[in-house]
Amino acid sequence: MSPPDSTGAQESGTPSSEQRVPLSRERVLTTAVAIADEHGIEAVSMRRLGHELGVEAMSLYNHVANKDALLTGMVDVVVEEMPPPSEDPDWRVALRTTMLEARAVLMRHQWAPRVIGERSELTHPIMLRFDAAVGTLLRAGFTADQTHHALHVLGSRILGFTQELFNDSDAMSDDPDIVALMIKEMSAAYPSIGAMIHAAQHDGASILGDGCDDQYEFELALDLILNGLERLRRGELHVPH
Amino acid sequence: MSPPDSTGAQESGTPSSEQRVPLSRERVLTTAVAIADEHGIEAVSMRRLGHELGVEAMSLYNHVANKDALLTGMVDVVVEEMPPPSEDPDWRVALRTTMLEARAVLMRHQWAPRVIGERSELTHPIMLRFDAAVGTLLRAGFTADQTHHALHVLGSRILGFTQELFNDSDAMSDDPDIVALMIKEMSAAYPSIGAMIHAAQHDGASILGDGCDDQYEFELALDLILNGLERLRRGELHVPH
DNA sequence: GTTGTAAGTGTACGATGTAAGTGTGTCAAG
DNA sequence: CTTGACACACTTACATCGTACACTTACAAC
Repeated sequence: MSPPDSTGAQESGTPSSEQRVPLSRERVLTTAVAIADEHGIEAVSMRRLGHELGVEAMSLYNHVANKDALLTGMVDVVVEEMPPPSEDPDWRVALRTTMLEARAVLMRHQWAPRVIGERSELTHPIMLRFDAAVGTLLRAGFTADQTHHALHVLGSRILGFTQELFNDSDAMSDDPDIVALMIKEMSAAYPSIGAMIHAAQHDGASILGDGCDDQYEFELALDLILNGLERLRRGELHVPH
Repeated sequence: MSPPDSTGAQESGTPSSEQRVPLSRERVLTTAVAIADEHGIEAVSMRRLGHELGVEAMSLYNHVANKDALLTGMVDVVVEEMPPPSEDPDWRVALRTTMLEARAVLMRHQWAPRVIGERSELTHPIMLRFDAAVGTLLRAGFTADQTHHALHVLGSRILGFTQELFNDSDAMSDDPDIVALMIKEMSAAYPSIGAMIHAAQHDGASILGDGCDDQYEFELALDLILNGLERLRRGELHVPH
């Protein structure tokens, strides 16, 4: 994969008189991904990326057209990290595992969903995954129209993520007193949400903070949607109005 | 709502010797929204916003903490444009109309979904809409747990939008020859997607470009999900594995 | 050798967000 | 009326960003 690299990396800063490891589009992209993974996407600037590679910022432009291309390239690196789409004969199982495996990859690159969402460039690696999903659906007996609808329903889940409105669980406290206070304040401002939390606590389930299992929620939502699609395929879907 | 304003607006540039209209947080936010509506969110810079208000950039900081606060303020302006949540006795109808009305507002502010998605700050106006949805679900007989799950399934739809991966229909051409060529190229690279498009054309339905009715897709996906939630409520939801 | 090309460097520019300090108008207390 | 305070607009200045452009260097082909 990587070039000869006789000396082993000489990454950040250390100029060393050894012959330098030549730059390459791949090396540029993967280090950019590494920076984003470790320090967040906003830490990825051309200067910093250059520095990390022991090179001036402008040198990067020999391998990447501009910052925008860098970002889409980074997304492609992530997408290509995902295992190839499942070919399970059961279409629901196939889609389910494909999306969960995609999600697992995105967990290692938390910046990726946001970057994908902001720009929605349909690069080749992304299109390949859509194509695989379409193939699975058609083979399962969905009509072309139904398949198209299914894509819209699944949306970004096909790439393994969803618009996460509640993220990072708002720095939930460990102290039960503080939690109780927060719930009290919450209930005052938002009575229904308060009622929900209160009832959930009675049932032993927690909804806030680490009590909210994102993985489980993702899977449940996915299954609910896949079941709905199955009914769509069978022509059983009835909608109000 | 607005201050005395004896003279009528004297917005962009024209200094005029008249007494100036005083700035206010509200005026700052609404003009920022106007700029974003007309020229895109990236056109909203502090300098430009100031210019549009006949004021220096730094003056804005008397009414807005920083650019970040400006953006969340803009989102709040948009969210508060949405009609109050429906109170229809049928929970599905209530949620459906609420979300469609929210969506209608977002259509006028196409930048808003992206801004909301990028930052996910749960401001008061946003929380109010979540609270209303929770209330609707609890009143409909959902358990606290189910309600919580429902929130995750609905996701950003509660605010009227979804992660749109295919946007702006990739500048679809009118020329049928060009369309045919594009389909051919598409089919070569992505056989399943090609098959889908081909089959859909036979059925008279178009999938590409303006043939793809985003409004219809949004509604269909919404109904599919609402139906799935109804089955969840009834305990009828069976998932594979 | 010469020469052409690909790749890294250096400098510079315009745009951005915003820190810090300087007026200046309005208004209440004396 | 004077005076002080305060809110608010202005001015200047800086760091950081992406990147245009001109240059040097390294090396392969002839």
